[in-house]
Amino acid sequence: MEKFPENRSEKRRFILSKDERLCSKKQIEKLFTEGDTFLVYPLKIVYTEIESKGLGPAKVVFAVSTKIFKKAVFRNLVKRRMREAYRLNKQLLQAENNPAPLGIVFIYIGKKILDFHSIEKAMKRSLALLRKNSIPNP
RNA sequence: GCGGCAGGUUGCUUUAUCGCCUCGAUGAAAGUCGGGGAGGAAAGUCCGGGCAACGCAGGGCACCGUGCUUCUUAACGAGAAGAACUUCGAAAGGGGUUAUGAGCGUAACAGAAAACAACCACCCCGCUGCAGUUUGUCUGCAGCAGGGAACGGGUGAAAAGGCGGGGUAAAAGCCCACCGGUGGUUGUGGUGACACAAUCAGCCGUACGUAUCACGGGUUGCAAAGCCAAAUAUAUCCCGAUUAUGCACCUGAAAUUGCAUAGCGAAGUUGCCCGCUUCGCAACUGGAUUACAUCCGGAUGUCGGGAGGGGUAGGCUGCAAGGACCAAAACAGCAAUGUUUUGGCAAGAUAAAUGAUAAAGGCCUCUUUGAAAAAGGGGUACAGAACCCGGCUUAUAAACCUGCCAUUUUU
RNA sequence: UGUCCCGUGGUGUAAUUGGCAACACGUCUGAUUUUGGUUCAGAAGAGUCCAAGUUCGAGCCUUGGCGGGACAA
Repeated sequence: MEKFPENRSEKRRFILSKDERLCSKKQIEKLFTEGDTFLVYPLKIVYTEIESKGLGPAKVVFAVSTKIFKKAVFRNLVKRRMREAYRLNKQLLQAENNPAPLGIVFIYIGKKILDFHSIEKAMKRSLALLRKNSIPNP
């Protein structure tokens, strides 16, 4: 039942404030035109390096298409689950000698609403892949 | 008890761990502490307002919307209480329609005909032919011409008031009785739509559209609108100023003023416009030349404002707590609602917060069992603020309250 | 968020003020051809996005849903 026994002392570890989210329309457009993509079902990830003075290792966007979920309630639910999954696992992305921050877009592609645990599993896998890809890339 | 009808209300709770947005206090900062954080529909965007920008003397036409009555309301196409007709239901009740009717248009197919009229059949008068014989101004049949009437004619969604009698050559509201419907007048009741009664009239169709009448509507919407920052290129058009050249006038030291010019046509370039390129013509000007012609060369702008085009996609105000606000009680009213008193008011994001995970409980339902208890399974909806209000419409697991109708049992 | 438009065979379009849902391409079958294409002949394939209403009768008129699209500092 004790999910985070060793991290309890470091409180800042699970914070995800507005500074770590990508809000500029310009930067998002740049990300979609220049970024690399890969797929970890049910997520599609688009990422690239960005210029930022932020604190965290990356700036993130969570996206769910209107074409997949018509109702706003279900879109919000999926986005909240994705955000929680990133918030609890973003330390996986924190490499030692990797100062250049990333801009990442997580796009939900699945046709059904999955529960939190399967989304978290996909998130962990995609974060590991992101770390592997970003280190050799200059 | 069971089934139904109408109206209204609520629409899961608690704990643990990790978080998100915002306001206040404190602090140099990191942070810490405290307060607050979705709905009855936040939805659809179908109506009506507030608010903002632009426009606007006033009026009319056009266009759009609404259309029984009275009332409510800031306003409405909304609501309340009613009226007439119609329809569904056994009932309680539910749904629909209703401004005007003078004129004009349409009513497929079928049918004689879709409302003017004509046709078939019917009846009358006249003429011609044939037949009959009680030999007559006769009867019957056929044809031609003229008239009568709209009673009959398999249809159709709809057929010219219904039924009976009189009447006639044959018929017909042509006339009469009863009934239905329309319109006028009078009386009674009602604020009114209208209802009831009496009397008179003429014999009377339907649906939709057009038309007419009354009332309302300026247009666009918070991505409105204003400010700051950042960024870009003024193609083209219009207006004003200025400049260059020439001429005229004035001055003769310099300045000033007025007029003209700063184009036109053809072809090509993506169908068109602009622009661009090429060619031709006209005109200004410098030089060569005695002069015309000719030859060589140059210029056909600049600035400001508007339209338009281009760039930016960041922040602040609008915008977050007092207004057509909500709740309760009293009074007025059948009711919608109004008045007074008392109490209460803090969601404010902007790639868009209001949560995620785990557990426990509540409620409903199914199975096991004779029943209860217990155990196990399933369900716990619709749905997420985006400038703000009033309605309407649509979606909604389950529960509760009030009134009424029908039925069964008991007293 | 606001404003506006559209929905007809597989695809693209018609349907005159309400009256038998039409055309082209495509598909299928047959003929021609050694075979395929071309060409010719024939056939199938919709009930007009859904549900109510008005009407004797709705693709068309009215209302409410559903789906798709466009525009805007």
